[in-house]
Amino acid sequence: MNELTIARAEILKAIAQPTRIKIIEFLRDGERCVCEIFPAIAEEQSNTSRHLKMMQSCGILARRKEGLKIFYALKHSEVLGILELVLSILKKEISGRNGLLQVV
Amino acid sequence: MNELTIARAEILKAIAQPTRIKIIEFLRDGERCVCEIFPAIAEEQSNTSRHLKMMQSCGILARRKEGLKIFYALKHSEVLGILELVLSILKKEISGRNGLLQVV
DNA sequence: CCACTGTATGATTGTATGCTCATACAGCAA
DNA sequence: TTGCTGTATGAGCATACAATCATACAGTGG
Repeated sequence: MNELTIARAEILKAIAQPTRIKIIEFLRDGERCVCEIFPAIAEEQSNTSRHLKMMQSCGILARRKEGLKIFYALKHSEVLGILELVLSILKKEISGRNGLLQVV
Repeated sequence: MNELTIARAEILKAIAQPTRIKIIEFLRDGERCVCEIFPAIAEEQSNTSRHLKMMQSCGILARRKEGLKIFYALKHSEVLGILELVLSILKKEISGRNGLLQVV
């Protein structure tokens, strides 16, 4: 199996999960502390921590320490671009299905 | 949990898998028959069939029947755009790590 | 030192995923 | 009809994932 293909799947998998998408959306406006992130997305601290670690080790999040607090931020704006493209697929799909519904 | 967030994760999950990425790449130039796809990506017929079905029910592949043969095609060019963005993340990550290596 | 806050991690559980093998099914041809 | 080709699917298995709870760890302040 092609290494590059596996690496691409890894990056995409790191985005393809609801909790992680919520994190990414919350980080859209810039760096945030863990203690801000998990209440904002309404997930447990431990669960949030694991997702953050996962995305950081995949290279899509940056991590910065400041005393007790840990700040995470998006490293690549492409991640937001990917979510945009997904949204536009969804929009087309939904309108396509509406079309079908009208026919039926 | 937000419905839209789950839907976005679903679409991304449908792409975030090596075998499915190979299929998508193979369909880049247009519609192909199953009997062309599975030898091209070097996977079993049954496995390929499942992945094709999965992507079709997610709405990212179109399916057309012609006699015995079934043809699949990409429905949204955004899918290729997503793969492009992932590639550019990977390129930046790899060069970043090379940079680190040079420092160390 | 101790207590406290913020973050990470071990253990566990239930569920989902990807693959393989065998088999079923659909459509054509003899 | 029978046989053949192309595709889909059921069963089983091994592995991966996400979530939770409890606990550990790091850093600060008293």
